[in-house]
Amino acid sequence: MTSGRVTIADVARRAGVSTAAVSKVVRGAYGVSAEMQAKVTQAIDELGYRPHAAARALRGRTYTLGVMLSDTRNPFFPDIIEGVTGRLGDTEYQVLLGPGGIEPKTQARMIDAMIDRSMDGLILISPVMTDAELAAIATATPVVVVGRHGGAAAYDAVVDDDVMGAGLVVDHLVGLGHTRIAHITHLERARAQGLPHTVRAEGYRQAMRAHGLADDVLATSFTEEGGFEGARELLARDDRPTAIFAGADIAALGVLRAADEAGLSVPEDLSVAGYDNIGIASLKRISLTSVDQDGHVIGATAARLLVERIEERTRSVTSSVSPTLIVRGTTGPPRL
Amino acid sequence: MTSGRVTIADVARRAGVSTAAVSKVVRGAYGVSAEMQAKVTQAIDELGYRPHAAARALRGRTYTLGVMLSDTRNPFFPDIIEGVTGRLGDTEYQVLLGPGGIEPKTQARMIDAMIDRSMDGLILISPVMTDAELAAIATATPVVVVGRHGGAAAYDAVVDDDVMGAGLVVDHLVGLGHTRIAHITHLERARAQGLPHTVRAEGYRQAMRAHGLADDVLATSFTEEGGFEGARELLARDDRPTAIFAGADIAALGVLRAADEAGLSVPEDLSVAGYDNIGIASLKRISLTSVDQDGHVIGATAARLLVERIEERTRSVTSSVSPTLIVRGTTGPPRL
DNA sequence: GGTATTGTGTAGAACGTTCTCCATTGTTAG
DNA sequence: CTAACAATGGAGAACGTTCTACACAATACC
Repeated sequence: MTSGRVTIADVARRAGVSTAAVSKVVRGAYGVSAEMQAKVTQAIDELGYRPHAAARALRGRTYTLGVMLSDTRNPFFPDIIEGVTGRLGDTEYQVLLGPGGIEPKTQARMIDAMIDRSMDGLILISPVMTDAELAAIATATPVVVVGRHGGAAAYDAVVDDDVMGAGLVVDHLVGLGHTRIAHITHLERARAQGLPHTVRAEGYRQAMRAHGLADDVLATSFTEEGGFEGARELLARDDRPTAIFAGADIAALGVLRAADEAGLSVPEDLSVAGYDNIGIASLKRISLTSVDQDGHVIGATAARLLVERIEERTRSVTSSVSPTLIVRGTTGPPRL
Repeated sequence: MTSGRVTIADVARRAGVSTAAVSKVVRGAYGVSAEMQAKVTQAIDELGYRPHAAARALRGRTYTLGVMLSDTRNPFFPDIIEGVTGRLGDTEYQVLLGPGGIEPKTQARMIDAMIDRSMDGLILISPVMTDAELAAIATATPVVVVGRHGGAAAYDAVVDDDVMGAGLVVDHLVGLGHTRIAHITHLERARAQGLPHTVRAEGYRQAMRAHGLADDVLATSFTEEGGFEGARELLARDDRPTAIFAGADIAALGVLRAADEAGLSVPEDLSVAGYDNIGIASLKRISLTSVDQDGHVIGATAARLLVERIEERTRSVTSSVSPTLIVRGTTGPPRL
């Protein structure tokens, strides 16, 4: 019950001091003697006092950071969360997640809700909205955006270096002797730019060019079905590719199914690589070569930037996290 | 900026009424004329007023519900969230998720944090703590517990009927002609009881007994490796089972790998079934027969119970959600 | 025509903090 | 010895709501 809650006044009474003094001790503010510190701390422990966040919010901080999730099914979202909470574990901050859904409207509603609850700062994961809207939010509260390339005027950003990730895959495949390497990407109906799949496709093109090879991009969708359809089309060609690089693991799984059905053995007849290194990629039965984003580092970095910005920093920062290639059983030299 | 925030006083000034009147309109309280309603609503729209949740919290509701997640990697947790938010989509309530981690200590800290932020009610997903602790929390704030069988004195509960789910699998396998059906469960070092895997194992035993068959339970762990090891042991026996029912899909994937390595074809030589119906179970390349919990319904039910309890109800309710069997390619008649 | 009753609006005290002064010490400098 | 100053503690006004109590008017009842 709220009525039974221990308040700062209870502590003050117990310790025989003013509420202002207790507040100072709680906040670690300047102007507290060692004796006062001891008295108050003891009273707090005895009563089991915990500051009431809502009351705090009316004047100062809430020590609450919000993470807006665009898609709870995103396979590496748990890693990001772990990175964030891990980084914040020994601080006073608490993390709350807001399921924003995939629609711009619901995401905006969630962000408003978080601001209304006076969170001290926001981490937005792959938010779908215009840069202008983002900037407007960022002027109202400290913001770190994760997973959007490009414009970071009023806010900080953490991105995976998708160009590099795509390059790692191409380099790996070329190193194995492949020359006909196709890429399956996601078809987006306009809207936001700087989205990961676009950047991955661009990275793929750049890397192919660097090796003097012709690129071959097919846009379907980042679903198992999308990977399947894309692969079926690619494998039906006369000079079918010897390797397919899917821009997402889930699509790569579809590619594997298409290979199965076409009677092609992996990796002898066809090498397959994905992106994201989702959990099941490591299952021995799948063993998919993939690019790992290290959500841990991404989350931890986002948390660090946000706290920095809340507490001091004013100019904005963009941090790029380098992915790593995890080579597994689905890639190998092409059969000659 | 907080300083730039539109407050109830701004609205009152604009509409030429008192703040109390505006408050009534906002809350939809009794005692407001149509004219007042219109004036205030217009002022709210013009100014873009949104109530400040923290200020509200000091007196009344925050219209915030907290969902404590024990494990963000839990495969059907996104479904539960969707169920919860879907149910609450057209109400005033907002849902925030609290990553509690798997340790009792971190979970307790998260729950405290949610209470400190004066959430109106809490949904706890598979909380790891004693019934006494749970009861203590439930007296402080309305609580709905998801995924724990048994004791529901001070709080409401939503559970999957795991006994029924296990029965569905056994019935299905027996119907196909299997008689030697083994079950792989999770080995827990004491602690909480009424956990899903225990109940599933019990449901399996009951069902086998009902069919007059001997049960055969092996406890490893609910991991890919656990499923693999368990299956290897089971398949090495003289009278090896013709079907293995793993208590979780992730373990079933390990069983499939063991079958591969033993050169057994599925389902001809070995039928495999899992539980949870995780996303990849439906991939054609896996096509795992599994029990689906319908996280949607579980989440929606939890949300409904919580709101009911916040707004009126006092006696506690336990709701059991019936699972369904999804038959796919990994189960079939045993080879004679 | 007086008394209930109902409907509508407002005043103002909470709610639990933070934080800006201000008061009181004790210490140091001259 | 006094003025200046640092260190410490406290008073009390915010912060933006809700909600109880009350005022007033209009209507209904006898």
